[in-house]
Amino acid sequence: MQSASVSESQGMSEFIRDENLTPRQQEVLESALALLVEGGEKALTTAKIASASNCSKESLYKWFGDRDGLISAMMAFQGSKVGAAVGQEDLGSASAFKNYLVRFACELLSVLAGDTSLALNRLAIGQASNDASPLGPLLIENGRGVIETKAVGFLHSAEQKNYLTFADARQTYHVLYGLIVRDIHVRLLLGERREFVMKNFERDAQIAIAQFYQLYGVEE
Amino acid sequence: MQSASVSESQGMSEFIRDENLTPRQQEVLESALALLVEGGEKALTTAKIASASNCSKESLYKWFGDRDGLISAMMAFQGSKVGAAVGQEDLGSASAFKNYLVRFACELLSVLAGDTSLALNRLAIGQASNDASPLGPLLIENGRGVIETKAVGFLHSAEQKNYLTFADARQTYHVLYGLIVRDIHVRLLLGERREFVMKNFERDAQIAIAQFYQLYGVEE
DNA sequence: CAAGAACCGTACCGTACGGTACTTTGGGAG
DNA sequence: CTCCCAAAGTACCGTACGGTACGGTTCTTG
Repeated sequence: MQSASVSESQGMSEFIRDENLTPRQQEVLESALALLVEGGEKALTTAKIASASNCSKESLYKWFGDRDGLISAMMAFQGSKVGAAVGQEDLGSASAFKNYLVRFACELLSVLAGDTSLALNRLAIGQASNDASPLGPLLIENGRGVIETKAVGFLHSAEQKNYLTFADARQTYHVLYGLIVRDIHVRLLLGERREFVMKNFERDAQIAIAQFYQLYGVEE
Repeated sequence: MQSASVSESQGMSEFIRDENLTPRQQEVLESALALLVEGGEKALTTAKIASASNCSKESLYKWFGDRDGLISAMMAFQGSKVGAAVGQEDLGSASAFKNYLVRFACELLSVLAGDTSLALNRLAIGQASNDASPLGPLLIENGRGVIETKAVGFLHSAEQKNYLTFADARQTYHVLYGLIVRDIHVRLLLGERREFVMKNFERDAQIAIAQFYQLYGVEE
């Protein structure tokens, strides 16, 4: 479903439909991601990618069309791994669900603070001024979208089980997101040290969920 | 104070101390900013800057050292204008203060969503992988820092006047920031359309402040 | 084994950019 | 008027990158 909406929504290049990636191509994308994490966009040259993955530039262009196509493929490839990262929700009881929310918060922070996530976000943001670039929407769809869809789902379920009370699940999720993430994401993107921004982030997650319940929890 | 801490903290290049900018140099920085807003980092070449501001490349290098020095000067220059942007607080009464908070929220969103702010943040984030780049810290100091300092100040005052109740003003400000900004900033940075992300942002600001009072307001 | 495809490694090409040098212009001081 | 200096404009240099072409090597297929 999600891959279909991606490939149809933005008229993605003719290369790399869905998951038709040979293992060799996945290797290349993996080492390209490592290269990006290591040295940023400046280090992501076709020559370096080819050299790092022991592959010829000609193959790169044959498989991915051009540099932008390769970057798009990197994003889609990384995005395909995100889905499984967020654990299964637990709606068994009110307290179990609250515990799950804390775990969700930690998981969300871990994902956002991950090296690969930060590198890809930096890349997409750096290109966002060019409004012909599909990277921003692609990242929103593959990263944010997957998590948001899932979260809206379990918020809705929790509301029906009377663990929470609110009108609009999507809007409520945005508040939850704000309470958890605050300005942490942007500061990490700007290069602030992880230890400095996120000291004791499990405690912060607990506080955020407590405040979330103060806003949307059912009385007593 | 803030300019002193900037020039001393990061060993900024020997050029452009404080505000020793001739009107001509300010013109150049202004048109460079316009160029950046228009076409992103890719459009910010020394040749284009020189051409757009009718100045020679040689003068650029004489005044700013190199391209990075010029970009740093752009950030400092823009940052020097931010201080006046946030209006004067009103602690006259509890309701007046609450109204001021709503105005503050709108102001904050307007600043973050401004073209120049977005362009500079994109530029700094794009370079943040290079951990020798001073742009991230510079932006944090000049933009975020100024607003945060001011906000922490008036939150502290409000707590002493018993309009609000909390333990740590800085921590409380971060919650306020999260409630107001949520993921709006990052989505704008990624290139999402302003009208799509921020439809009816005055109403959103009011909701955010209401929720903030639900968390930190004094009873009755 | 033979034929062909896929692919690696390298060399190559055009372009665009950062940075420098040089010539010309204009305005201010003596 | 003359000298001087700052700055504009232009030409130039080296480099690095995106993209292409080609010879050699491995792997598959009949």
